[in-house]
Amino acid sequence: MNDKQQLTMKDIARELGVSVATVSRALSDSPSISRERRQAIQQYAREHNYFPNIIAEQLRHNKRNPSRAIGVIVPELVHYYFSSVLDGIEAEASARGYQIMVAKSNESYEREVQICEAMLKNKVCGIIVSQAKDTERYDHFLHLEAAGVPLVFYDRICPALNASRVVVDDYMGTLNAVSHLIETGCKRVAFYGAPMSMEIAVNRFNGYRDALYRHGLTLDESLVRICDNRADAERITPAMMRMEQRPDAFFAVNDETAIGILSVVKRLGFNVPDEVSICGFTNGFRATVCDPMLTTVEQRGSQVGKEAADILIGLVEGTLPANHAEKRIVKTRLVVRGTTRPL
Amino acid sequence: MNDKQQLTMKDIARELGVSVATVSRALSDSPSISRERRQAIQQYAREHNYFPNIIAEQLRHNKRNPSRAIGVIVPELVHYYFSSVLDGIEAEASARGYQIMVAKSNESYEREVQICEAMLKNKVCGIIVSQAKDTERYDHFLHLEAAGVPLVFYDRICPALNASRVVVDDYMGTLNAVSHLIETGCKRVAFYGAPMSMEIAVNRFNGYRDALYRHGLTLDESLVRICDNRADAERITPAMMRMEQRPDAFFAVNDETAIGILSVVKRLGFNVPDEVSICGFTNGFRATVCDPMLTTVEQRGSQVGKEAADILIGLVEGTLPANHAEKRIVKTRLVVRGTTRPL
DNA sequence: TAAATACATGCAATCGTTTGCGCAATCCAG
DNA sequence: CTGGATTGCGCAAACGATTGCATGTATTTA
Repeated sequence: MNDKQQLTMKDIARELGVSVATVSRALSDSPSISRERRQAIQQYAREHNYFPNIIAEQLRHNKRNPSRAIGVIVPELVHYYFSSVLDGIEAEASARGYQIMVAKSNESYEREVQICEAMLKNKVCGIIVSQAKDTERYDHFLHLEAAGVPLVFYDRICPALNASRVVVDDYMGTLNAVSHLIETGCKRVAFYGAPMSMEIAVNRFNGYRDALYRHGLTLDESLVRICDNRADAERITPAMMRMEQRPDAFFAVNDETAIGILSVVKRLGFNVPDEVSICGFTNGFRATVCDPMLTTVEQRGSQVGKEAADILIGLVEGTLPANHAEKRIVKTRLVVRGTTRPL
Repeated sequence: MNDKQQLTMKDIARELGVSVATVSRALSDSPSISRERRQAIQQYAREHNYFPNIIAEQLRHNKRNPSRAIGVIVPELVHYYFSSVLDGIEAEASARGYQIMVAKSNESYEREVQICEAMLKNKVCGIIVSQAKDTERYDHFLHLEAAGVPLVFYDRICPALNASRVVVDDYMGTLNAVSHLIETGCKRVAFYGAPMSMEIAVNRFNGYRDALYRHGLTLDESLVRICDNRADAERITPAMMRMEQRPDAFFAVNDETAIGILSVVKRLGFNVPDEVSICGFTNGFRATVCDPMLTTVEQRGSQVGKEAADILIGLVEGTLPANHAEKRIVKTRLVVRGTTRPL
C-alpha cells in the first residue's frame, strides 16, 4: 500500500546505470552533466516522484544551512490576540519559505522548559516566544542562546535578558484611550489592570496615570484595580458602582474584562455610554458582538507576529548581526465604537 | 558568543581518548561499556552540555523511527473553532511526545498543495488537515499517502478519499437544536446554512429538515438561505423579517451568523427570545458576549483535535493498521442560553 | 600525429549517529 | 599452563545526500 521505502538517488543511479554523484548533479541541474543525461535523470525522478531526503540534505549542510523551521511558543492557543500573532508569524514565515512549529506553554514554566528542549532537539533555527506568566528563571532561554538559537520575544518580555523583542505601544495606546474617555466628558475613569509583575501592566498603568495628569485630573487609588478577566470584573464591578463617587468610565486591560464590566453595568441599569463609558484593549471578536459595540485599543497582533518573524529570520539569515537585540514597537490604534460618547 | 559548532560525539571521543562507538554506547547506557567509563563519558557530556544531533539520529533510523512532528493544516488561524482544534491536537501531541508543525491554507487550493510539499520535505510523520474550501483535486493528498504519510481529516472531509476522519455530529446537533426551538414554541424556523458543496452543510440541513418532520412541520423553502457570515446575515435578515409570515426562530450554521441575525432583529425592535428565538453553532467566544447570550450547539473543537491526533499517532505507531480508515464522530451538546425561550 | 583542451563522469570523503562483528585482554576451570 | 568463556572496546559500514578532485574520452590545435 505505502512504499515505506523512499526512492533514493542510489535507486535512480542503479536503475539508470550511473553514479550517485551524477544523479545528484543532474537533479541540481549542474551544467557539468550532459544535457541528455540530465534530462533523462530528471524525467525518471519526476515520473517515479523522487523526493530528496531533507534529513540527509540537512546533515550534509548542517554548518551552512540551518533548518527552516521556526519554533513558536504561545501561552494559550484559544485566544484572540495569540491567534493573531500566530497568524502574522505564519504569514511572514511561509512567505519567506519557513515552517512554524507551535507549542503551547499553558502559562507553565515547567512546560516552557520542556518545549525549549524539544525544539532544540528538533533543530528549529530560532524561537519566537511569549513567556509564561509564572516564568521567573531564564536558564532555558540562555541555554538556547548559548546553543546559537536566536530568540525573539513578543508581548511578554523577559526583562532580564537583552533579547530582541516586539511589543505593542501599551503606554501610548492606553494614554490615547484614556484621553479619549476624558475628552468625551468623563471625570472619574477607573482602571482595571493586570498584575504589576508584567511589563505590559506597568506600561498601561503609566499611560493611564499620565493621561489623567495631562488633563489636570488626579489619580484616585480607589479607582484602580487588579482585574484582567471577565469573572473578576463581574465580581468587583458592582461594588465599584455602589461607591459614593462612582466611576463614570472604565478602562480595562483587555476586551474580555471590558465585556464583564459592560454586562454588570447594564444589568445595574446604567446607560452605556451616556452614564458610563467603557474602553477595552485588544479589538478581538468580542468587540463587535456586544451591545453597544466596544470602543477598544486595537492591538494588531498579526503585525506583532510579522515583525517578530521578520526579526528572527533576519537573525537567522545574518541580515541582522547575531549579538544585536532588535527592539520594535507596534503602534496601536483607538477604535471608537458605541461604549464611549461621541466627541 | 554562540558556539555555532555543536559538540559532537567525535569531540567527546577525542577528548576522552576512546572511540566514537564507545561514546555512543555509553550515552545510551549500554551495559557493554564498563561502569566507570560509562559514567565518565556521561558526566563529560553533561558538563559540556552535549546535545545529540537529531538530524543524524534520524538519518540513521529513518527506516524504523519516523520523525515525531505532526503536520497540521488549518484553513484559518484566527478562528475560534480552528483554534480549539489546534489546541486539542497540541495537547494530545505534546502529551505523547510529538511536536506540531502548523500551516494555514487561507482556504486556497494552491497553498494547500505547497504546504503538503513543504511538510513532506520536512518529514512530518503524518498530517491532520481540514480542506480548503476550493479544493477539488486530491492528487496532493494521494501523493502523501503514496509516500507513506498517513492523513487524518477533520471538519472538512474529502469525500473522494477513504481516509481517516473526525467530524462532529452535525446532523444530530442540528436536529436537537431545531427540535429545541420547536419545543419551546417556535412554528416557523428559518435556516441559514453554508453552501451545499460542503459535507457539513448537507448534514446540518438534513438535521433541520428531519427536526421539522418529526414535529409535524413542513419545510418552507422561503425560510432556507445560504448564509454563513455576519455581513450576509445583516444584509438578508431585514427582508426575512418583513415577510408576510415572518420566521419566529432562526437556526444559523455558526455563531457569527447568529450574532448578525441577533443584531438585526434587535435593531428592528423585536424582542429576543419572546418574539424571535435564535440558535447558533460553535459556542465560541461570541456566544457569551452578546445580549442576550446565545443559545448554541457546542462544537467541541478541542475534542475533535484530540481524536484526530490520537488516530494519527495510532497510524504512525502502528497501533492502527496502516490501510484502515478510522472514522470518529464527536457528539455535540446544546447549550441553552438567553436567545431561546425556556421550556 | 602528438599534445593540449574541453567535457562528462566516477571515486571517495564528509556530515553525526548507530550497530554488527571481531579482536584483545582478563578470568576461571581443568 | 592451556583452552574456552567472558568482558570491554574499536573498526567500519551503514543512513542519503553533496562536492573537490581525479579520470577518461572526445575534440581541437600546433
